[in-house]
Amino acid sequence: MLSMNFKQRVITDLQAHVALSEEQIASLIERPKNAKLGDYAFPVFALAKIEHKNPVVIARDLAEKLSDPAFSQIQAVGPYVNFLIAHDCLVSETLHEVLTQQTAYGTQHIGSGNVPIDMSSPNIAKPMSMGHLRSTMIGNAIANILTKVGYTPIKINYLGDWGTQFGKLIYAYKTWGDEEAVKRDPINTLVKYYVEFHQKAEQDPSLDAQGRAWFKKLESGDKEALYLWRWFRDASLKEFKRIYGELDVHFDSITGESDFNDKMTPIISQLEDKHLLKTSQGAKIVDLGEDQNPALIQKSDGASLYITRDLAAAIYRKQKYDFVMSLYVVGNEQGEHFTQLKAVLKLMGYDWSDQIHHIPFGLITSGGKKLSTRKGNIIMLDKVLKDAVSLAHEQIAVKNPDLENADQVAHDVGVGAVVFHDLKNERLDNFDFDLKEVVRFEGDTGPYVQYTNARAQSILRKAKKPIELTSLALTDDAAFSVAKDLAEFPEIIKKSAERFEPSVIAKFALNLAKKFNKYYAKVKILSDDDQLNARLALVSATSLVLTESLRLLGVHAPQRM
RNA sequence: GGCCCUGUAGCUCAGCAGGAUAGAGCGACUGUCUCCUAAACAGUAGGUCAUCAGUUCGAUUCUGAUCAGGGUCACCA
Repeated sequence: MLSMNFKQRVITDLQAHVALSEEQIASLIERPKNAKLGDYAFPVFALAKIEHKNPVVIARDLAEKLSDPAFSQIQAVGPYVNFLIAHDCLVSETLHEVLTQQTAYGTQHIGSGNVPIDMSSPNIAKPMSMGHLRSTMIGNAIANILTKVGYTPIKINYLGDWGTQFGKLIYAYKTWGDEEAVKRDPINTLVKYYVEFHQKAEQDPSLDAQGRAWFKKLESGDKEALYLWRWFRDASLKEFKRIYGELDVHFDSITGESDFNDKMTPIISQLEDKHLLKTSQGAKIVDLGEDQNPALIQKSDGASLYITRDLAAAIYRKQKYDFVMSLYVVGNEQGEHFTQLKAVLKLMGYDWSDQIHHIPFGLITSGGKKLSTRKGNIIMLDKVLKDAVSLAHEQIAVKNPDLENADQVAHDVGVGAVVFHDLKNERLDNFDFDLKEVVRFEGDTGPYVQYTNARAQSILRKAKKPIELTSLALTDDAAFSVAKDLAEFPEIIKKSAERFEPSVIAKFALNLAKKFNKYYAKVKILSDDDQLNARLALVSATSLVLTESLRLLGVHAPQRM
């Protein structure tokens, strides 16, 4: 019985002849860039150092000693020993594995325990932007990936529903707002007031004081302030839920900063008991040492701040979930907030502060400029999604006019394009928003992967026969390169889980799709010969892994498109 | 100025727990639908991997400086 893991076989083969530990060998083995050279390579430079011999000679001698039926060739090329996997062997084993495990393929155990993920967290009375999409979809993907490797993620939407901004908004509404307009289109109207407030505040700085005063009232339970705040909050939430529906993202917990309002006093007295608070310019701070800015805990007027509420929330989460990790999918520009949060928690004596991880992501700009709600410079997620879906509709009308449930498919493809675009690059990369780029359907895009899967599904429909799990061997290069990618899937999941990096999976899916499309173009799959079953197995396994990859990213995989 | 991110093809980005000729996509140019969905495939063109040092047998990958871009630095979140 051949092992599924060819790399492990290389290690075992080498161990018998080489004076290095298993770990050392494992870390030296690499994948040659040029697939013709081999599937695994062992560079012998490390041995050359120990044995003081010419690496080329060492490689040659070593290659002669090795033999293993799983490899069609073990050959020395310069200072490398190259292992070429027997094509039929890898293809049949991989297909067998994937088709046996089905969607469980790639599932593994890396860890376990609760992992709250702070994600999305839009601010009420403001429209969701492309930045919220990042937080939402990266968090959602990380949750899916962590589940696949054994953890229990808890998706928390921690609404920005508290803070001076609501004082400003209440003031703006009371001063020049119109009830009917707010009722008609709550978010857009409210955000308009908010933008106007900041415009006017530039002329008349006394407005800021008014805003702060109203927030102070809100925090001390003023009836009118609370009434307006609740109204704004409920209206916003309704709109957010609609968008989460479009994205098919669901939360385990929706809380807001306001829920921690009553925990502010305990936090501050706790800090006081531990003698961590200092008064500086009338405000209360925690001194974090010379090389760090102090954390501002309480404003001079006594009102709370972002970090105060986050401290309370962090402690609450530890108590409630007893987490093994606590993640915050929040923009990179808030990095300092999280270093402060962790530092304060540590000073408070909570050693679990090390379990808190900020998962930062890059900034989205527009025309090279930072987006700012205050300045009215925003890209509304809702509009981007609508544009994407209607473009998908146009594509369908051209490419596949007879498609059934075109509405559903247009939705899956349009939203899929936007989401995939957001996830395919490394989290930390900044990008300038370009609608044309975001809703592209060709090239390295989500729809390309979806299309590839739809093609595979189409073949399986036409084949009209069940796939047998015997005689799955294929030898041609195109099939082999598809199978090699399929075999890599578990490692890809592991890598993306360890790095909290969905883009690893997105890139994998693109590569697999590319290889499959090559195969598709080169090989007539549905010809009736003795390898038909094996080819269909390859198609089925590919579709399975593509669908699973997209699922992990939070993207739907339509059967036809 | 301090701290954090980033600098690879015209554009958007891969690669990088050091290794064999640096890869995609877009854009440009050329081909391929009587053949399983051409949202695809094949090909051409395009690079002193920001610069300079250091560590090493070997650096796009590690370290340090420099330059450039972005973020952030007390009453916003």
